[in-house]
Amino acid sequence: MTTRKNSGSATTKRRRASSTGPASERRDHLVKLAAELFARKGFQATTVRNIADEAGILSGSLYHHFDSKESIVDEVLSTFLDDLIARYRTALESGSDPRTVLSEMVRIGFGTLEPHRAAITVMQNDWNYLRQFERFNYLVKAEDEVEQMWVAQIKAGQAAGQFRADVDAKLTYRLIRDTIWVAVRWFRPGGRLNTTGLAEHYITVLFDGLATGERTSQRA
Amino acid sequence: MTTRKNSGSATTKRRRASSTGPASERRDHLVKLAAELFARKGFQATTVRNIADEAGILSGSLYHHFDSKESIVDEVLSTFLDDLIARYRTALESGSDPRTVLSEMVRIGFGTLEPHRAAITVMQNDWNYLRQFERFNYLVKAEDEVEQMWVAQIKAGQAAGQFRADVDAKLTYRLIRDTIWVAVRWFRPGGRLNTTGLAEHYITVLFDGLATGERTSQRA
Amino acid sequence: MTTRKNSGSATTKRRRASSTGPASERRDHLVKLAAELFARKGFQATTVRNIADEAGILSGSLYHHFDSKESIVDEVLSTFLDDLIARYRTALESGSDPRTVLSEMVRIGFGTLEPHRAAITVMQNDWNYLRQFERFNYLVKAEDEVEQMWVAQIKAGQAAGQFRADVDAKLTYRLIRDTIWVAVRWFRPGGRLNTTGLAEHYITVLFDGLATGERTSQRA
Amino acid sequence: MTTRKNSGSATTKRRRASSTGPASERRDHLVKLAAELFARKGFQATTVRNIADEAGILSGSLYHHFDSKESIVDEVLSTFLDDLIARYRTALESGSDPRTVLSEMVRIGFGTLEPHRAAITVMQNDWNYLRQFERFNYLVKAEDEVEQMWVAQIKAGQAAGQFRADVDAKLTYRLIRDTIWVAVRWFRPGGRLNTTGLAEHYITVLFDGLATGERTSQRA
DNA sequence: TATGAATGAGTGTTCATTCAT
DNA sequence: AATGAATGAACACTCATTCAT
Repeated sequence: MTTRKNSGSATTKRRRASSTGPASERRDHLVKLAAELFARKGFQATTVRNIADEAGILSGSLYHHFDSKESIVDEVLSTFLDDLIARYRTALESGSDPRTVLSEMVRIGFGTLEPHRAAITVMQNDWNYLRQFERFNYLVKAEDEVEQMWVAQIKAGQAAGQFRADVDAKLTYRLIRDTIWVAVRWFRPGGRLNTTGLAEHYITVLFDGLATGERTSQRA
Repeated sequence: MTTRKNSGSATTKRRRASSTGPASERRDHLVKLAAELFARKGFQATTVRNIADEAGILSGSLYHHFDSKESIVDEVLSTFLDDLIARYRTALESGSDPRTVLSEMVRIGFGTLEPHRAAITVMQNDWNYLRQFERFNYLVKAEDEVEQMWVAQIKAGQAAGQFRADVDAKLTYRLIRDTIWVAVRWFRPGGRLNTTGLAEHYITVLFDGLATGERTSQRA
Repeated sequence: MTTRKNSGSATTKRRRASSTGPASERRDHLVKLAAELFARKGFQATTVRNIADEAGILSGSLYHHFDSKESIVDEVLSTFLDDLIARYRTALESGSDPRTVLSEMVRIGFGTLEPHRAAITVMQNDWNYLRQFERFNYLVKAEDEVEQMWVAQIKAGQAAGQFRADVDAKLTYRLIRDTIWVAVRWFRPGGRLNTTGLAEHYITVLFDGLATGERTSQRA
Repeated sequence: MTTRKNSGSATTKRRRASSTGPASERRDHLVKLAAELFARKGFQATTVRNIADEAGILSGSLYHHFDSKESIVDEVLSTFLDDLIARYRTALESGSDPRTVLSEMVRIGFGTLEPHRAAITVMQNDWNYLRQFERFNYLVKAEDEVEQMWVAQIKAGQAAGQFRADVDAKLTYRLIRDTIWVAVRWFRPGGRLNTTGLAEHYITVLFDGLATGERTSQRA
């Protein structure tokens, strides 16, 4: 499944169809510039003039490539989601045990932090605003699809005795998901830890807990 | 410490000074209405007319109570932060062992999800935009103060042998913090779990991990 | 029937409801200025800045009184139609014979040329454009209502032997209607004929024909 | 006389001179497409992109055939006027009596409704806008020339005792002219009456009047 | 002939804010 | 405290037109 349809790899086709013109280098460049601005200032606070200025053209000229400001951010977000879901799917298809798959999914999540930093930032900050537009309904669908993937692995791990059975699978997924994505707010490449280190750190705490020694906590 | 100064309980004084009129019931009511709108639609997407409509007055009339749209959101956010920090401080002053204090801080965090839902939502969604204004610099200071509190407890726990020593205290704080606040996006009162249940669930996973049986993960 | 509802004299109420504010002198003045510009330059070629300039305010200030450019022209047109239909109804209710009533209706039509010159001009020139917007559907309904009035009189006159029976009532109505309204294009007050003279001239030709002496034409 | 000069048949020459390329089939096809769009949506509301889309090319490519949007509508209108005036001239040169000639002119007018529907529609709806451009001054001249033809015939008919003397020739011309052209708004081929029937119907009412029996109307 | 990218001026509209009443 | 009118700057978007390829 892609982020927009429930079959095939039609996303690219659809993207081309939904916008003014076919994918081009110029177009991709503009999307990249826009994504950076959206991430830095927020979608609403970024004006089409900001984007055009950055590209060295007039604001009206942007409409030769896109038919609206929304179609630009659409391209930013769907490109990210298409990539993410494709990676998740690969991990799922490895046939490994649930704990291994889940670890890999955590690594994939943190691994997108750098290449898709702008898109993830936009999704964190502007999703609440963007979701009110019909055209972004596909984002909800993509989100649901991802949730299915995670929850299935957690439940499989519980069934296999790898994960404790007294936690809620869906709730646990949400806590994991949010923890990963929201890191985009403070993670900066070049710091003490790279995203790989981040992922391993999180996997440690997630699976084995912060506490030392014997298990002492009991669920209510 | 308050959210805005590093001594005393000057927040209220500051609020009165920075705004048009003294705190009043009418004023508090307006802040509440505005907070709901900011949370639902986002700060930028909420117009002063929206707020005025909700209150049954004309938009210009709002300026008898507040001197700008920003001063309204300021009041929303600082009220929340003042309350939060006061609660944290109480937990710290209990003199309990680090693990107990940390548990309590997690409970406090999840505990604000309901009474301060709107404010937390605004902080999650609009912080990236609001931080560009000088007047919100105090939010960064408050954030730093909170970080100090958490990191100190984590390190104390590591020193006392309660927490594993191979995790980064600051990084761990961030992961915990994000996990708590971002829950505001999907947590709805009246669901399967209340915030107390949510907190206990998280404390379980946080301290003891998701995995069953022997510790198997090793930090790189 | 009014131009917008099929009962009562609710037009005024509806007009107030459909626009930003209640009718006011300021508002009426602005409508009048706009009507003149629409008539002179056409609806599309008249910018809201043109209207605002004429009123000595900024273009954005117009939106304190109206919620769109279309709502301004809406008010122009509906005011005219309400007045026209009210007058027609009075003529119909006189209970006179068809020929007398029809004469009166012709006089009413030409009689609106001066007081409603701008509105009629807009209707002639911009109707083709405006009708594509849903909000102007009521104009079609008003048009239909008027057609009913005319056609009924023509048919009554034919039944009574006052009008020749070998002409099509609906077609005849249209020819009459067009002849009257289109005169707005060239009629200028202060010329050789006033609208009363125009009406009498037309009534003469309409009823008795252009030819002298015996009837010679035969319908095919 | 042509529509643009007062001697010779220079219209074609002028068209070629004023435009980018010589008359060609491709060009004529584009003019026809444009005329339909102008008629349906209005000149201003029709974009050059609309026209290009209809032709399956890009908007910029239109400028290989025409040097402006106005030159396209110019060609639409002048083609119509050239044809109309040529037909009128033929009728005038028949040497028949005024009433016969006038009847023929009415038939010619209605007869253009079908073949020149688009051009007539544009002239009715957009003339008010187009006349503000210098380049369309020739339309006024053509209009004057046509008026001369009609008024001369009406006056001749009055002098010959065929038409009643108590009507104003110029005014009568205008009423006739408008009645014919404005019919383009509602006339649809394939309806109850074709344009021939329409013409005969109008001639009947025009010459003999709507009333039965004795003349009763008196001019004021 | 046509494309594809861009221009530049303009369009209707929005909105936080001001201020006399 | 509130109204009603207005400001002024900005906004997303449109469109006829140009031009190198």
